[in-house]
Amino acid sequence: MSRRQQILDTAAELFAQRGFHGVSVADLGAACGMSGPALYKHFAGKDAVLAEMLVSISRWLLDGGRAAAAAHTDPDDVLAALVDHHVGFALEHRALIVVQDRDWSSLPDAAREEVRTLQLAYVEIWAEQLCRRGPSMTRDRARAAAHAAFGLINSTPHSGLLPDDDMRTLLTGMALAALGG
Amino acid sequence: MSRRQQILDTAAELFAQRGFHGVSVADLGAACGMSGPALYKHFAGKDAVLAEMLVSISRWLLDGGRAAAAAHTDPDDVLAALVDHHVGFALEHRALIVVQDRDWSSLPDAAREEVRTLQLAYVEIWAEQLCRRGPSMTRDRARAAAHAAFGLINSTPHSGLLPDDDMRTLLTGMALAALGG
DNA sequence: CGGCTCGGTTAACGATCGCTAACCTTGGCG
DNA sequence: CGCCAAGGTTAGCGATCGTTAACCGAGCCG
Repeated sequence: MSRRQQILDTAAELFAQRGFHGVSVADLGAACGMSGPALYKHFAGKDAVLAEMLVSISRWLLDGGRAAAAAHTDPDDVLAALVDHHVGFALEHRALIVVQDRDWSSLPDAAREEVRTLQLAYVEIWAEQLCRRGPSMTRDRARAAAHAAFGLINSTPHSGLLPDDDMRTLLTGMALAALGG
Repeated sequence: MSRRQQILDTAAELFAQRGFHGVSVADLGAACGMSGPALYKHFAGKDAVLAEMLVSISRWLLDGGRAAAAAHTDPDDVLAALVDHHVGFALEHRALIVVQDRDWSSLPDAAREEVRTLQLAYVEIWAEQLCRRGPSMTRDRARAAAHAAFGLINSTPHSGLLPDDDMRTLLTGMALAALGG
């Protein structure tokens, strides 16, 4: 594993535990086995670590969403694939999920705008499928429902009680039920 | 409105936007119309503001949960009342909801322990009702399901698109469906 | 009136932060 | 060998933070 990746992984864990502002560069360096300013050999600054982290996961989420939408035609099938993809991500990257909606506001302006755009596009994929299932669903209601489903699925990190497999089936079932499948 | 309460309300809003560590005492004072250290005439410190905020909302949530459990006998009815109570709280105190699961870790030790205890008791109320509905639900699964429902309901602040009434019916319906009512 | 409390001010202290500078060591290579 | 780039180190700078200290005006009350 490259040093860059080690820093990103460690930072995700620390940021998830104590928040972006609650982790110093010295903390982060120490957790990586080096001390303090060595981090600047790999990143332009503390902000840049957060930015790379959040932009890349937003891109990954959106790409998976697009793939799910392209792989099926029936909106129910697309939604099932979307839930699957999102649940898998949340289980595999619990720390990133926490950081994403906690420290979003600490991003530098450019990165924050990029993340915002990516997330909006991702929400639109969900909302479109929800609207395709029937005319009773307005676009805003669909967007709000998508956010609610994200909240449900993203609750994973807050309850580490179940083995991953059980958690996956529980969350998938609850999310699909909530979305009225 | 007392000065204390004004500080608490303003702090909830600011903490929700920028995080506990992202708001300085000077910021908080300025937002209240005074400047900086005047805050110490009302609170022992910045920590104490966060502590009072989170302890009081945890207590309020738990009290409402207990009332809901005492008001009905059928577990489905209790769950409906719990969802109602939680949705109402989330809609009325969006900022507090954000702060609670973002800045929980910034609490001083004593307050963090108290909040943890209160929240655990609250989760148990939900979990017990879920278990009472059938033997197929293990206790850990019930706890995880409760957390997932919280995540769903607490997504409110992230999507301010719908009027409160529409949001309330949407979230209530989704939460009950997710819980398998 | 005299004094006390309450709620505010500004100044300043010590700690910590992100970041830069200067230096050192190691490995690959012409 | 000589050199350079990569990836570390420590020292230290400037800014900002939470907090305290010292002071002050308004209002209440004996």
